[in-house]
Amino acid sequence: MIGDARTRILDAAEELFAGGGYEATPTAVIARLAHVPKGLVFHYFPRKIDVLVALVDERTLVEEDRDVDAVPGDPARTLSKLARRLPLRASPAMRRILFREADTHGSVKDRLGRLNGELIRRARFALELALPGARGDAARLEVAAATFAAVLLYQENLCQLTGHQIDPDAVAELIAHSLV
Amino acid sequence: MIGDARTRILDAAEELFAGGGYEATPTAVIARLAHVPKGLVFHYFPRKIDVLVALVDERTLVEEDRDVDAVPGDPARTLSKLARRLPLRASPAMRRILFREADTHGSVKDRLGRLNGELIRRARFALELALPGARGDAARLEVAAATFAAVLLYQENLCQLTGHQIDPDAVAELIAHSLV
Amino acid sequence: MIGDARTRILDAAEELFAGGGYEATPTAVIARLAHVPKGLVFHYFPRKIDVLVALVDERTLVEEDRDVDAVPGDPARTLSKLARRLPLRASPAMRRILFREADTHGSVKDRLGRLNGELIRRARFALELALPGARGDAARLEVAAATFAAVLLYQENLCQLTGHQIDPDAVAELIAHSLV
Amino acid sequence: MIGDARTRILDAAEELFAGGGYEATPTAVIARLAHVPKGLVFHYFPRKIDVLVALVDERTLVEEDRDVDAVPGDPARTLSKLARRLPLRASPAMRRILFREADTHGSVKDRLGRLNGELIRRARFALELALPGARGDAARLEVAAATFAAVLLYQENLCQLTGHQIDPDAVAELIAHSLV
DNA sequence: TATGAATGAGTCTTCATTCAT
DNA sequence: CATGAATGAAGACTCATTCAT
Repeated sequence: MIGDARTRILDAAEELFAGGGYEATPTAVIARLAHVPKGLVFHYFPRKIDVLVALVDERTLVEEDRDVDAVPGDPARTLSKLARRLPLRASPAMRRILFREADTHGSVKDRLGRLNGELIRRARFALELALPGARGDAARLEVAAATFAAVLLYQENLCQLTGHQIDPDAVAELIAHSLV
Repeated sequence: MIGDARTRILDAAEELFAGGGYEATPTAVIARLAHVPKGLVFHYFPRKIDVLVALVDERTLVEEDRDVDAVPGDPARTLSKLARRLPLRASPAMRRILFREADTHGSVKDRLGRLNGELIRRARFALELALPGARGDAARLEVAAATFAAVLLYQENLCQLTGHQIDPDAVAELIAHSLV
Repeated sequence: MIGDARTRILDAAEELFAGGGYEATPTAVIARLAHVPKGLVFHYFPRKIDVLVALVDERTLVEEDRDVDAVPGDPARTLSKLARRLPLRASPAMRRILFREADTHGSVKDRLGRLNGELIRRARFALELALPGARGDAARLEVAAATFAAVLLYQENLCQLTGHQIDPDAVAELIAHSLV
Repeated sequence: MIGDARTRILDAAEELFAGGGYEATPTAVIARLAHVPKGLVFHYFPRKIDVLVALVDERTLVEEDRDVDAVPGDPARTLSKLARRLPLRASPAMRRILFREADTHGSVKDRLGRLNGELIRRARFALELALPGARGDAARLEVAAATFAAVLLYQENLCQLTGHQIDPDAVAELIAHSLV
């Protein structure tokens, strides 16, 4: 029993939502795993959905203000670094929840949308820095950024469903090659 | 009231599963929308999950045997054609269900995995045809194919969640450019 | 176990609502007394309040179309007859419910309002018949009718709360005396 | 925030009980409206019902000792004065509570019974004063008093439910007329 | 094949009340 | 006195599934 009751409830919910999904997880099971009485869950989270919302609010963070770490002249390595350092502060369980429950509540979908937007923004900015002389071809950079973001999200989500892996470094290489 | 009872049940379920999701759709509501008595649903589909399985079995088809339509010497147009003609025979509602309920039952996930595999296979094959002299770089082709497949699936699924569109033609162009 | 399940549920609810009140009666207790499983109550009455509404709809009737039975020249006996034959078809239990749960749902309040209106209408009409020569003093008749109706409702309701009885015959006499 | 905590709790309860009823008012809501922590409610009133009892005890007073203000020779005006000055010291909200919650607790019912008794007593006494030569007909006076009391209580309670108003002055006139 | 009443386990949620601080 | 976290029994309501007809 680590942490206070509220934290333990969120810990339990994170584990259970990631495992069986939000709908399939009764509040009673959350309470049991958290070692708190059932009523206490509703003391902190009046509705079951509030647990999910709190998880997303408090345990995922899309980093939107940080600078991008580009390697001038080397777009491939620049993208690779991006892939290795997603602007998403969240445990693997929370990442799972973020994708799995995007339909469950608007706040989850919002967070996912922001992650996607931030991914694209960073990829584009990183490419601009890496290719300072990429004169004018903004549209092409945009497509490259969106493609890379799509691949990264695919890795995070669909990949688990389809069973196919993609190596982001290889994709980075590919995209870089297309921009020279 | 179109079709026999079984068909109407599947029609109703397709609409409801796509709209509110499998878990959130009671069998009673399926029966009501299908204009059949509740008991009849269980006559045709002993378990609720059987409705979903039947939908996926009967109303989605991953075309795995067809030839690929490549444009020799023009990988961009080749991929574009692929994007325009996904090897998935399914209504928009069924596509939605396929992605949304991938966690619900193994058969859905399987179907999705096969779609992904087929997408990659086709993209790679199409690229091989389009670039007959692809200088041995099979790995690169593989990455290009996987990337394109990821973008297409992203279009089908995540795109709705994140609100960002990608133009497959532009991605085709980008990938083609990286292969020359 | 008399009657079908739906009837038994209403029988049980009538008894329990009259005894302990609507709020204090759990649906589970209704089911137990009716010898039906809990779920069946909700099969027939999706919400608990629907049980009350059905009771009022089906088991109370304010007779609004019947003729009034007046004794010409004898307003006292005319009112007495009215008191003996309230235009309300309802068991004693339903009468209790009607007054007790007037705040619980609009349909109960409506029914009560109609009873009151019908009582006044009848009393006035009966007095008009009993006193054919009551020249012009319509206002006085109206007050007499309303007063008598108030006493009758008081008998039905407040009387149980306050513990004081009023003899309607004596009130009839009093009112009659005031009209000559 | 007016008054001390206990007073604020009672203020809040008065408002809420009159509005939604005792059963439908959680103690937590009382506490919130009173701007006191939930525990404090139970510090002052160990059981929820004690709040209602305290309200009735402290905020309703049936004046049982006062003299009656009769107009000799004019029973109509005597009753009118009575109607204008009910022997009940209580806010409109408390009056509502008194009738609405008469079933909830014995002390409320008692208070209501005493109000009714006092009303009858006063009406009878006032009529005796107004009609000093009332020719022995004590029974008739009693009926007149009870009728008037019934109308007054009807005004206070049922009237809100049925939507019909009665003018007490007109009833006073009617009753007076029946006594001469 | 068709029907809808019947079943009961399970779910979310409420809330009076307690109690350590 | 004051506080709000803690408790758990109980309530309304859901729903997949069964089954007699």
